Amino acid sequence: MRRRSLFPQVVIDRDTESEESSSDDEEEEGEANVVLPEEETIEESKNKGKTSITITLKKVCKVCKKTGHEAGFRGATYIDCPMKPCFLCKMPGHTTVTCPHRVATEYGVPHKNTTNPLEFVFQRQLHPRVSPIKPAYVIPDQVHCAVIRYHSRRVTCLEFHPTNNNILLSGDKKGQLGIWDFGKVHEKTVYGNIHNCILNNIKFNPTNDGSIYAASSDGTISCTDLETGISFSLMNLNPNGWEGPSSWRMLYGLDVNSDRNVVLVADNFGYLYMADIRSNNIMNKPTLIHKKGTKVVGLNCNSLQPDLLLSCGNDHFARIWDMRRLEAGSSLYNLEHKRVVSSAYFSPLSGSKILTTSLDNRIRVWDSIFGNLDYPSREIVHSHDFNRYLTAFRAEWDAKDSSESLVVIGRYISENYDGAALHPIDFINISTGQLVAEVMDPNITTISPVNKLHPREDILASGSSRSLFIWRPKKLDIAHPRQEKRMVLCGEVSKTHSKQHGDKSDDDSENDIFRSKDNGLKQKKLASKSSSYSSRGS
DNA sequence: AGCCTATGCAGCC
DNA sequence: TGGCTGCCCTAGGC
Repeated sequence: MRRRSLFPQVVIDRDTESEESSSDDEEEEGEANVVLPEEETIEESKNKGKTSITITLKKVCKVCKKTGHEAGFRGATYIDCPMKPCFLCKMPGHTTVTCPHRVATEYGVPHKNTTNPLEFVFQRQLHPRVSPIKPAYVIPDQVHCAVIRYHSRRVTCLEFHPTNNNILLSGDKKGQLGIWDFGKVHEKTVYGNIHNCILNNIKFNPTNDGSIYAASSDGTISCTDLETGISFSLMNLNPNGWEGPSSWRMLYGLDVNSDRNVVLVADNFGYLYMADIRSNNIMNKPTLIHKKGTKVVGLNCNSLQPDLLLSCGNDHFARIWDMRRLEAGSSLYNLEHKRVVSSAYFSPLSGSKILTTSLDNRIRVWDSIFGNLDYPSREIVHSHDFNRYLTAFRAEWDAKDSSESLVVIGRYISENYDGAALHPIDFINISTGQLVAEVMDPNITTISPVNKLHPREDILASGSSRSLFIWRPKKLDIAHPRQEKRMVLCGEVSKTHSKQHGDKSDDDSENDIFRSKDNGLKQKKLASKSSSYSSRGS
């Protein structure tokens, strides 16, 4: 606070008499550690034996510490540091504002409301002569209901119930499991005693849709009965407890192979583990499937060819395996990426395509039929690289799309939407590279890295910070006009186990519910035009 | 209100 | 390899 208020003028009292300095002086010296570029003015005067120095600081770019420019928000538009490579495509020579991969927004193309799918095209097709075809995708573009601050930490994963269309499961950084019946908006449960740190992935038991498996950074796989919340550990990789970070195992990737009745998980040291669903026994020895010592963040079984397994991780590879011959180094293909691969999924219907998300800000499609797996058949530049404090973004297929071309992923960088800096959720046609729709709500000012499309209905579930949102197509919502009752505000959830039915806070108005500490801060950062906010989406 | 800082992060030097 | 640093991040605490 003090530094901000003094900026750009700092007055330093320096003790010239002795080497020893009082605690006050030390504090002031701390202030003087601010970078002092060329143009500071120093003025000294004797005052009670101390030398007083007045320094005028020239503003410095917070990114490169150089003068002459400043990175940061101008209103709701972020201006990059020109000394760095493009924040979006990572190439030198330009910034995000002039990046050819950026969706044109405030620079010419008018923004309409989100009623119709927006028509902005990423200029990034590998085959630019192929004219983009816009299928009649149905985009869930309007918030239908939400649970605000449902989780006590950020949401890490989402999973729809395989048979009950209204049930959404969610996991968070603290290890808690949420069960939300968004059909009866107020029916929500949180189990807090299953895991004690990050719940990385959830999968339903294929033989019993009343129970789920979850992989956690506490090193266990849990099997939980959804009705009772009673769970047992299928696997515990840290039976001796904490013995330091070099030995603590965390489980990330998780999938279930229903043909083989196997649960597969992978850890932060590159190993794959398997457990038999029927006997609950751990099978075989762990197999090194990625570079030793690196995190395996994703596992995915091919739904059509049960012998195929896909993995991805921090060694910058996605790898394809034959389940019949699983041993270190025996992968069928190694899909190379420039940075960490946060997700890799087989296409849901044919299983012949692979969709990967890498921290190099590219979504890649690998086609085993119309291409080879040596190179991706398409690379789409998209902003999803992040720094910290966020769940990793994962591009996911729309299982309802028979053409296997529609994909959803949250966007990291914000866009200036009528003066508000919002982070949309993008729908991308991966066969053309076209941005089919960018979905946002002016009340959601935080990033939405976790997104899941409903396997059977035109519904999108998104997790943003601690909150969950259900999106439906606007035209369908006419039959179900948005009501205040659809928004549920959750306070803190108890640490152990809490069931919440029909909270009293439900009667809050919509605006009150959305208004949070975080929201207030963010809006202040926005441009003054926030009054046009409320006109959007109405 | 404004800081600070956590960061079972990742990257880089 | 280890230690430092970090561009649009978040929540919580002082």
